[in-house]
Amino acid sequence: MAYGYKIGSIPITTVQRLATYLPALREMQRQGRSIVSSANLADMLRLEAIQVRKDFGYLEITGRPKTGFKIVELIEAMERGLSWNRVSDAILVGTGHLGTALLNYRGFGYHGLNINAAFDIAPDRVGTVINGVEVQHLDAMGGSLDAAMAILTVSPESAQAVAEKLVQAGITGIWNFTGRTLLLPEQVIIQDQDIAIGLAVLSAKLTARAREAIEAESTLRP
Amino acid sequence: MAYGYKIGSIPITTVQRLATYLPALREMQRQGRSIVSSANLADMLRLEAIQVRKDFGYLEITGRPKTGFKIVELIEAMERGLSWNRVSDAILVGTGHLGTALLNYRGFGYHGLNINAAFDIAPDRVGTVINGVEVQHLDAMGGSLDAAMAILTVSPESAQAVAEKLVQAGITGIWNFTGRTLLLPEQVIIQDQDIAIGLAVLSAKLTARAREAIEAESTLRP
DNA sequence: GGTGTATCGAGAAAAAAGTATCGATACCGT
DNA sequence: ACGGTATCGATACTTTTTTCTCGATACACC
Ligand SMILES: NC(=O)c1ccc[n+]([C@@H]2O[C@H](COP(=O)([O-])OP(=O)(O)OC[C@H]3O[C@@H](n4cnc5c(N)ncnc54)[C@H](O)[C@@H]3O)[C@@H](O)[C@H]2O)c1
Ligand SMILES: NC(=O)c1ccc[n+]([C@@H]2O[C@H](COP(=O)([O-])OP(=O)(O)OC[C@H]3O[C@@H](n4cnc5c(N)ncnc54)[C@H](O)[C@@H]3O)[C@@H](O)[C@H]2O)c1
Repeated sequence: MAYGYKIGSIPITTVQRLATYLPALREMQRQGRSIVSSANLADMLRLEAIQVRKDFGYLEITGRPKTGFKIVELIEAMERGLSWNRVSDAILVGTGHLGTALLNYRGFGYHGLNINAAFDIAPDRVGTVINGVEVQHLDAMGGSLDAAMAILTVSPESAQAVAEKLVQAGITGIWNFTGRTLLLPEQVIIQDQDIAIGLAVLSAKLTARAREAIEAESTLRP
Repeated sequence: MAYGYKIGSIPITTVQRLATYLPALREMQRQGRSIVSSANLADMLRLEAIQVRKDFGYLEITGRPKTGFKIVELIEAMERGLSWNRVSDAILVGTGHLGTALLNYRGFGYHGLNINAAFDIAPDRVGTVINGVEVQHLDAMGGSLDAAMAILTVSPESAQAVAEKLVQAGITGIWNFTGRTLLLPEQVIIQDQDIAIGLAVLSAKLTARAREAIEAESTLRP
């Protein structure tokens, strides 16, 4: 296998879906609900009930027939199972358009992520303060960062070089937004966040759908 | 099956990888290379050669034993197979931090995407010009948009309502960055671009790795 | 030209992911 | 209290995806 399918004993596909259940559950909780069934959640997330239950099967929880799952228990079990119950610190490198957007993103608090430092090399960036975080020069990045994770939003051309520097500084996980594939020692965990993939799937689906429509029409009027 | 695994006859997982092959191939071309083997590409993208070849098998191309694939043919075949060879127009709704970043993103030209209109409701946004696109009020969005695709970057609370409005205006594909699940008529194609998923996978992998390290150490010194 | 070898590509096998079935359980209304 | 029913969850099954095997092919070098 090229790269592991599982995290611990949980399939990655399940982890991905769990990440989408969580905000939905929190929202329900906010609305005063305390119990949810797999079918409820499935409807809300455009999934099948079976899949939701199967996913929950990987967590240490049990639902109750006829009622469903206690939302509180679900949330706790997820946070426990995936270790999201503590805040992790991260640094961000590349404070351009995207980097700035991420630094301003309020949602991270919800995901237990705290960006505690930002770096760039452009003279007009270094020294500015974005959402309470001062942008430092990349050369000032010492060997003892207060984070294990780095968010990489530099220009694609610098991606590999900067990533290597991050590894030297002790970073063990890189969230890579640059679209470039990083080649690093395999103990470093790389998560590619390539929006081109999403775009490709969407436009491929759109053209496929358009093609179907045309074919359907031409068989209708021969 | 809840939602199709395939686009036309090509598996979605393959489409996703094809999207990552393309920039790598273009980069090679720029560097003057004209031929590449599946093993070459695999190394460059942290994949297995077999997988690359299997993916190529879905396109109408043939490689040559002992040499590999002609890069030009590969690129053409991908663009043909996935209909990326024409520019598609899109509108963007929600010109906040993320929307602004996307409007400024130069990479879309490469992916055949052109954002030809932007909408918001905030008085201080409407009327401004971002990267050559004037921000219009959402109420000005008529029924005859010059685009089939919409990029949705409004605040999560407005996501569902705005999405419904988009559908009424004739949008058939929504690239949804809000993290909220949109419930829309099923003929509308929705592509969720939820960065929380990527973050969840990364942090789960990091904690799993950390746990492994601790266990390894404790077995070392009993 | 012959031999060695890197690479492709078809088909089979293995692994993973998703889906269906069905008995068990707990709630609801009578 | 009792029958009806919604829901869970274990197991079995199906589909999809990934990986392996191996013969065929074309280039390179002698
Ligand atoms: N803007 C988007 O919406 C978007 C979307 C998808 C992907 N991306 C990717 O995200 C990355 C950033 O995009 P962007 O639009 O913010 O670009 P940008 O040009 O606005 O920002 C890049 C930033 O990186 C900094 N930088 C460049 N080289 C550096 C180095 N060696 N060390 C430190 N900092 C360095 C620059 O000074 C700049 O501030 C790019 O790789 C891009 O492909 C952006
Ligand atoms: N900033 C990020 O890095 C980031 C990351 C991941 C996801 N997101 C998601 O992307 C979306 C936008 O994030 P952001 O940081 O740009 O937020 P933001 O608050 O900066 O921007 C939201 C924009 O949407 C506009 N808007 C709100 N309601 C609207 C409506 N009904 N019609 C039209 N426009 C409306 C607002 O005026 C504002 O300009 C959010 O859903 C957020 O969860 C953002």
